[in-house]
Amino acid sequence: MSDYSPQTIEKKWQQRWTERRAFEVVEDPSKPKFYCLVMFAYPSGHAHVGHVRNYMIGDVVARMKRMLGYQVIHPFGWDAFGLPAENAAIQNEVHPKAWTLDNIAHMKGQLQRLGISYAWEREITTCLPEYYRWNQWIFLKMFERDLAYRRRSSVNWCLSCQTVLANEQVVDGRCWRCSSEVDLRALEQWFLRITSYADQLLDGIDRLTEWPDKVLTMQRNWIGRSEGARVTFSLTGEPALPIEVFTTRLDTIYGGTFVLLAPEHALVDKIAASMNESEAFRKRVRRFRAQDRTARLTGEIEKEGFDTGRRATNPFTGEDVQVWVANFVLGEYGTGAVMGVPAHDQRDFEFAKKYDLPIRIVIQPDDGSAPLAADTLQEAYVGSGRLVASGEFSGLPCADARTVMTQAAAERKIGESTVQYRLKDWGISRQRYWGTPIPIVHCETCGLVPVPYEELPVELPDVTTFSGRGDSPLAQIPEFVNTMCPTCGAAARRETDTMDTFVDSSWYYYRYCDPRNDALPFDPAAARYWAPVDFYSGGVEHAILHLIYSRFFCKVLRDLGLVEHDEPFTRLLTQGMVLKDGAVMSKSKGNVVDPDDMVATYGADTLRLYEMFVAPPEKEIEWTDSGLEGSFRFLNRVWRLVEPLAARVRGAGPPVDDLDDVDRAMRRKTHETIQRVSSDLDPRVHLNTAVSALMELVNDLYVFCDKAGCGPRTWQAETVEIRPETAAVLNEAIEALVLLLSPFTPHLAEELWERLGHHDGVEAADWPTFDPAIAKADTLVVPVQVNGKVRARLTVDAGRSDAALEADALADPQVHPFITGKTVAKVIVARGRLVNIVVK
RNA sequence: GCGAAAGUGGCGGAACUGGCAGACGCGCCGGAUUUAGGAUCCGGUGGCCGCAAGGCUGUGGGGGUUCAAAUCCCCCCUUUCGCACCA
Repeated sequence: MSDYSPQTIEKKWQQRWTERRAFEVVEDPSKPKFYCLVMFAYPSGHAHVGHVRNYMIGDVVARMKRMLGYQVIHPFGWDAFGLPAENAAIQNEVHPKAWTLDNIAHMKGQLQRLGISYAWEREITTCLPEYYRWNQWIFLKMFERDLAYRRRSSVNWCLSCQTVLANEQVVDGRCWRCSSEVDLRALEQWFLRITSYADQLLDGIDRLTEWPDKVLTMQRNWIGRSEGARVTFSLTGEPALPIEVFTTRLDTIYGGTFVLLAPEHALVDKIAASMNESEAFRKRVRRFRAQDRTARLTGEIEKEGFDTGRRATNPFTGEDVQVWVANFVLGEYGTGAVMGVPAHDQRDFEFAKKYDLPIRIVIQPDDGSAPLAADTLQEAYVGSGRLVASGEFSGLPCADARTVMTQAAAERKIGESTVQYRLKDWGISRQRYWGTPIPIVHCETCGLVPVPYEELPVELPDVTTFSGRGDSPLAQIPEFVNTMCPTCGAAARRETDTMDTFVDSSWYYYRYCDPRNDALPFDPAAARYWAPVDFYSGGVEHAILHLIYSRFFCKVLRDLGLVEHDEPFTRLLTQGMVLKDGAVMSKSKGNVVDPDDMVATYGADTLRLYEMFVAPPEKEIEWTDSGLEGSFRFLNRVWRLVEPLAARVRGAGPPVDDLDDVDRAMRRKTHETIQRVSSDLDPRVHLNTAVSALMELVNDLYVFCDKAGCGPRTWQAETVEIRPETAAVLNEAIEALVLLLSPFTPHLAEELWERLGHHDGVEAADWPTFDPAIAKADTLVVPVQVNGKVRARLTVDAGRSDAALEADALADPQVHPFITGKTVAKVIVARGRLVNIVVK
């Protein structure tokens, strides 16, 4: 008997898989397809055991689906543009491209040593012109449809990364990648009009039934749709300008006793300009504008305001109300101005109390509670009821009033119904080098001119020195910047910003379907076969970054006629992180575990099994060396059992029907295990319980072999003769074990499968099937309870009737003391599983 | 503050539509084998009482529904995550 030597067999099978092109696939309309995808990797240098957990989860799913007869596409690639490469270039004087490609080579080796079954021939790398060319192509299509546009606006600026960030990339006022502070800057920038898909993105959420609720909630919150109305107040005096406000409570407008402007509101400057002595006023405005942005956004600052001295007419009451500037009104939401209804909005109530502004009740609750009075009001009444003191609308219920009053506003041309979103257009300009050049030329006469499609890609020039500071590095390269206008031929300048790398990742899963296409991003026919992605696994940190951008791109590509579905990812699994010493693994914390070290010591199969077994995939896991050793022990146990037996039982043929009790019990366990593992893996992905079922099977096989005299613990087991009936049972059990184990530990499974006499590769084998009749136990142990407490156990035939069970239970000697002298009130027999005797 | 998820042995975790709580693994204890250690194999392992048979108790805390609750309902505590002046 040989020892289990993962180093030898893993190398052997990885080589065979490559030679056989075992995981490469083409479209095959005769078979059902399955698209299994894991989020592609940023090539940071080294993958750690936390990163690869996700790849191993995907691999279990892909390998199982393959064995179930699906045409499985399971690709991998590299999210290869981005700042770390550029920062590394600045620090180490390596070119970002060299740095990135070296990292990719290293990490690819790491993944290959883990035996992940990727279709490597479909590998994509986003920093290569053959990929980012299609970013440019899609961008131009969007530009044509006015989905990509340029505008000057206030944008998030990361002080450390020295570039603009999209709203989604700012977390609690800080940069999502480097956690440094983010400022607001007014810059001219490129945006993608994701807001024109806001409703589709929101409505689509209801159809994403196989996504975690948590992610859907986050997306709903992020889109932040609210229905309401815009109404126009008008400033009295000179200049007589309109003030548009957005409200979701038009029904309360008769209680609108003041108007609040955000410090950033354009009117604030105009009012200042119309003043004689404006300096004190401007100073107060500047103070508000300078207040910490995060604190303003999160409401952590004190609500303050000041009177502009101007008045505006409430279009419904005709009354003139005060106009104030308030620091809690957000310039970037709605119209940047709100009506103050202190009786029915808590913020306005506090503001009115502080500055002694009038409070007028216009809604009275209709739930029978006491009527509200302005002078005794302790807090705003935000509930529903009926309108009072609201002119012709008095008496209407709130909800009806909103409809009627919106109509009235529209007729009188003082307002209209609108839907407001929290979602903003996606700012994609980045003032950095290592990204996709935006394919636009600035011409003095023609304006913004798209680079013609036939001139794509606009390649990144080869920059050799990186300062890392200042404006876009591309702007420093005259050969790149200076060009001719494609329309008029005059001298013109190229756009020097590059695209956000989230553009690259918004559609890469389609490129895998047809990765070498040089006429289109991908052939629509290929996408029709493979897409949408059936199973997508990755970190929850992308809940409202990559996952919302991708949904947006999917809809755009659908409208461009490239795909036919509405949602890109049918099922989403958000995998838990791997912690060490209670913290997420990271280079800076110095707590990373390198998979290569684990592979060298225990083998890839042990690492894979451990990470799949220790917790459900969605949960985070705490790395423990002893747990890893447990998995190694189990695989050795499998080896010691199967390896010496393989040659002796192979080809034994199917077990006969007429088995003795011991053989039949073993066979039952085999079929039950197939059933359990199959249902644990699909559709649920309960990988940990699937593994535990396999451990039970192995435990039972040890006992079984011991009885048969051929087990690992038997002295001179090799010379003991195995009965043919038993050999057949063993062969069936061992083959099932190897097949069921193969998605988890493919190398070990391949080796044993070969030793069992199969030469086509375990990945090409059929997933084992079970016979429910065999899997079913023929005797059951039925607990008997008296008043809910277990007092005895009955061993009975599986088919025993409920009536017979009741009689057995009442006659049982162990039950007897608990029922004698008492009245049996009721006996419940729960579907042959349990008997409960109720006594008084 | 609002919302969601979770809370089960020393630890990671099982338990399908309410029906034997603690599968499986780690750790620990005991035994076999061994010169010894390691490895391996076998057995035990929620707590309390008991030599034992057995009994009592037990899924964050408290109440409730039910013949029966880790599971359903109400209140509270803790943790994690998300949202957070969005008018």
